[in-house]
Order: sequence, then structure tokens, then C-alpha cells
Amino acid sequence: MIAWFGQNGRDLPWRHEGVSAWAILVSEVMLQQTPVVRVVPRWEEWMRRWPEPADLADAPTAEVLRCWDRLGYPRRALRLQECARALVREHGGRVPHGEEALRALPGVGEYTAAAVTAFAHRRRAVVVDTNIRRVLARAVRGRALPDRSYSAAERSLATRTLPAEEARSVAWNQAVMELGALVCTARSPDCAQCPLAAAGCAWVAAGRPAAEEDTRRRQAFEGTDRQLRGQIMALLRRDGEAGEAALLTLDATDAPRVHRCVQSLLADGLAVRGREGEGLRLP
DNA sequence: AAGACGGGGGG
DNA sequence: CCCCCAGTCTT
Repeated sequence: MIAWFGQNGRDLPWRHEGVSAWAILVSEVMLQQTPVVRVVPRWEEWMRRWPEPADLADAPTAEVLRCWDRLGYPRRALRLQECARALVREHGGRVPHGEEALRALPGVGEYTAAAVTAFAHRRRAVVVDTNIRRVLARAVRGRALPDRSYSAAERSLATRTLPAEEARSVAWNQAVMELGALVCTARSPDCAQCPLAAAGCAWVAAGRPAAEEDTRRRQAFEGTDRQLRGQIMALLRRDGEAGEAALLTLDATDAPRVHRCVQSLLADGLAVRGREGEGLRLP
């Protein structure tokens, strides 16, 4: 796996020599539910503008949200700025070591704390993202896909699989994640190119059985608050401020729904009231 | 354990 | 047009 990564790993900017822990933390937050290819250009501009936590901490939030652009889930941008402020306030403007201290930061959960520990601090940490879950589900458990929810058993499996030696553990996390992203993909895995297939992937050995029928209802998007919130944020990024009338054009048929979304954006701190007390603008 | 939370590109 | 993406936080 580690040799495979050496040959096939992508040349991503946050993997370059000398990239700071802060820059890696920023990349990890941006990569939460957003594909690599969309993150790269945003990350480059972001790091150019705010190379240190103190820079982001002092930035106008409206600019932060604009630069985040359409990476999705804009509260991640808000939390990243809160995170930068927490680093300045509590950690001397540096990214702390230790998963417990990392997890206490806004927007940093189990995955990100482990990823920063492994990829920024080069320490042994059990990193489990969607790619690693899928690779382990296939290679070890012989399943087409991991279970819906992340279980203690899965964390335990990842822990047992992780090499004991520190440098190898870091390389392993990177390699398994990359294999899941490039070869052992969700939709159409390319087992012919997989270094694990020959070594005995349980799923390949079992004849690549199909996934169990997924009975859960997929999350709708069209017509949801999530979509409308996104449209409102797009409007605010473009114009800085939007009056009541402009907001209502987003869904002229359902004013209460527009109002509900405005309320939730205000509650989240993603927007504030306009100057005349009506309409909306970026914070 | 289940839902909310954006947005876009590939199959 | 559906599915998935280096998840987190709140019920």
C-alpha cells in the first residue's frame, strides 16, 4: 500500500513539503463533504490571503464567506474563523498537538482531529474517513459498502489495521485514503489496478457481491430549506445585501418558507439584518 | 441513532 | 437524474 501510494499518490498542494499545520487544518475542514478538485483553488486563495490563524481571526466575516464561495455548508467557514480565533486566544496562534485539544476547536470532530495529528504533526492516529471505511469494508469485511453509521467495531478495525510504527502509520493512513479516492471508489472500483486485490481482498475473494438493497430514503434537495438557504447565501455573496423583495423572488410562492430560512441563517450567524431592519446582509 | 446542513460533476 | 464527496453538530 505504501509503495503504491509513492507511485500513484496525487500531488495535492497541502501535501507539499513545508506546508504548515494550520494550512493542513484548513484543507481538512474544506474537504469535509467537498471533493478534492473543488477545494484546491479555494484553498490556494484562502492560504494566500490568510496564511496564519491570526490573519483569518482578524478578517471581516463577510470576506471569509465570500472567499468560501460555493464549497458548501458555509457554517464550516464560520467555524473555521472561530477556530482561528480560538487558536489565537488559547494556543498562541498555533495548532495544538493532541486529538483532545484539537477536538475542542470549532468545526473539528473525530476525523479532522485524527487527520491533523497524522498529516500535520506526523503522529500515529486512527484516521477514518469515507474512503478508509470503504476500503476496510471491502478488503477486510468482504462487503461492497460500509454500514450506514460509523460504529465502534469499525473504529476498532481501523485501529487494529493501523501499523504500530509512527512513520508507517502516517503513510498507511494516506495510502488507504488515496486508494479509496482513486481505485477503490464507491461507484466503480478498478480492482485490476488495486494493490490489495492480489494480496487477498475479501470482497474480491467473495466474487464482489453487490451491496444490500439500501432501503433508506435518500435526502431530498429540491425544494428544501437547505437549497433555499444556499440561494440566499449566493445572493448575499454577490450583492452583499438583499432587500425583502429580492429575497421573496427566490420563492415567490412561499413567503413563510423564505422567512423561515432567513431566520435560520440569522440564528446561525451566516447573515445579519440589513441597515433599515429589513432585508439581509453578510455579517 | 437520525437529521440538518450545499453544491456540483460523473455515471 | 441520482449518487457521492478527506464530516460536524444537534436532537
